Amino acid sequence: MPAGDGDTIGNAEIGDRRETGTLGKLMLLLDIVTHADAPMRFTDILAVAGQPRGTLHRQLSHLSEEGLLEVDPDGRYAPGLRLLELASRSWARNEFRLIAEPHLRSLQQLTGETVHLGVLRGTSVIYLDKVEGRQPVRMYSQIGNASPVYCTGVGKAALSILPDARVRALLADVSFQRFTPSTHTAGTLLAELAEIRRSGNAFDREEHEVGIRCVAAAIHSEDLSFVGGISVTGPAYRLTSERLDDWAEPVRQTAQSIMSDMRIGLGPRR
Amino acid sequence: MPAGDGDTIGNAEIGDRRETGTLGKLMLLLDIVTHADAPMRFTDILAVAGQPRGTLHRQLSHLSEEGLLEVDPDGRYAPGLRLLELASRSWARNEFRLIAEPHLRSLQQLTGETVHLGVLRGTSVIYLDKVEGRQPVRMYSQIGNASPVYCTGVGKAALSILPDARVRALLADVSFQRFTPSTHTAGTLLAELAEIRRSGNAFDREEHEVGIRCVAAAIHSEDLSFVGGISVTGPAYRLTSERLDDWAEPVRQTAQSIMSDMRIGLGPRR
DNA sequence: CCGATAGTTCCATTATTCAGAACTCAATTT
DNA sequence: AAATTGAGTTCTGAATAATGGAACTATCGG
Repeated sequence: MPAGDGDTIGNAEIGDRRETGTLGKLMLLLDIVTHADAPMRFTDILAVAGQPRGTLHRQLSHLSEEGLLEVDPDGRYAPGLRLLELASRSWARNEFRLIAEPHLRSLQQLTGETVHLGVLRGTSVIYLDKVEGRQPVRMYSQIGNASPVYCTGVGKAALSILPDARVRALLADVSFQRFTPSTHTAGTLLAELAEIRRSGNAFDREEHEVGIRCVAAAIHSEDLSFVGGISVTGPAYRLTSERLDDWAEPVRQTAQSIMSDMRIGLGPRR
Repeated sequence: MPAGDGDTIGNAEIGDRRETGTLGKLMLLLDIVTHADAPMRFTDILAVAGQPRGTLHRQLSHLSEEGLLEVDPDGRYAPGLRLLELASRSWARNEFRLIAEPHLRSLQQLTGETVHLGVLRGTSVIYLDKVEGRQPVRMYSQIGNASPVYCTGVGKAALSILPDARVRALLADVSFQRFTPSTHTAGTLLAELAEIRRSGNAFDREEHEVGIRCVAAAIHSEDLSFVGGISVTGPAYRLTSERLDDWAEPVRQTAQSIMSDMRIGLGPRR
């Protein structure tokens, strides 16, 4: 039995054969290796990749030569540093992040809790930035992380601004996993989205992780090419219901400010 | 004139034609787009990529479809979120980082300054981790950043443990850029490496950035498949010469501890 | 020393990619 | 409004690189 949970790999990735030729096959390999929780040996990859040995060997060689994978002396494959390098540049220059950053900071100042910026991608939320309080910061701890839409404040806020048809289409591809007793199912989620639309705030009351709550609001471009949100997150004992309610307004306000900056920064074409 | 400084792109990347077929060409495009300081239009990329239009169009489509690039409504290409996602997973599971982390923390505690973990890749140092002090200072993602070998503590420490022939070969590919009055040139660097080898510590006295100093020590696996270092970095007014000397020993010690953990964690094959 | 497991190289076949041109669409110019 | 330019997209036979099967070479355990 190979290392890594080979079948948790690509909830959405696997199955839909993309039209990306050679690249698609290589990306699948990258996904396999980055999802594994330990470096994989050639044979381990062979077992899940569904490619002939010769082919796989060449593909892995190319990926390694480009630094996307790293081969240790025992011939085990791990994700390569080139990925970090590319991501670091892409993060540092991300327009949305740059625009949102000062606003996230002031929201952090106001609340004293951790503030997140996330964006909807496919059926996941990807965190683009994070501003923490005083504690020593674990940098990538959250940034770049893909989390489920249906049980995160940012995810639900993002869904709330999509037209109903698109929400349904999107949720069809999601397998609802029960993380805590309060985690949503397909049915309860749709009901809550209506509520979020009205109030302008999404809450996560220990739906993803026990003991963690948050209040969020959506951020989106007019044409919905960008759909995401921001949230204030913290431990349940500090984020009481009253607290969450108190912060609902400032979170909405901050989201508004970011959106208006986005229109200035990105709106006027060129 | 296209956006971005198209010729600063790949000091080391451009020129050496790698044997990675299709992948190599696609990676070149990724490099172009991630290095640009603003999203690039099709034509901008066309100008620097040296590919026929039809070809380039398909390549960019594939990259976008895979989420490695993102196309905004105006048809401009920016690095995609998929990169963050891949990097985040790869970072979270990186063996060296995981092993080093607790040691970096205690070194940070001891010194109160920022501690870095970096690794040598080609002619650059890539930062793998960073532990900061209490300041609400930006966690400004140093992580994943590629910095020159010849003017960073970690870089010089790393070079110091390589055999002289390899150092020379490596430096041949480096174009020494003068960042500050103290930045090394090819000649002075080799001399310093000898000194570093003896003492076990590398220093950066405002060679990369005015006002920033650091003391570093090398970390490497026995077979040199991993070559990097750690450093304590801070503002010159706090990191006086005496301070740097005081911390030289603990930095060496920490490097030692990490190396011995690496042997336990990675040494016994399988 | 043998058999087995793991990884690598080879090469005819086949599928992708290539390069150039033709085409569409929108914004400018005349 | 018609013509022109610029930007991006689609199409096609020809060129190239990827494929898959098999043969080859370690390396390991007994």
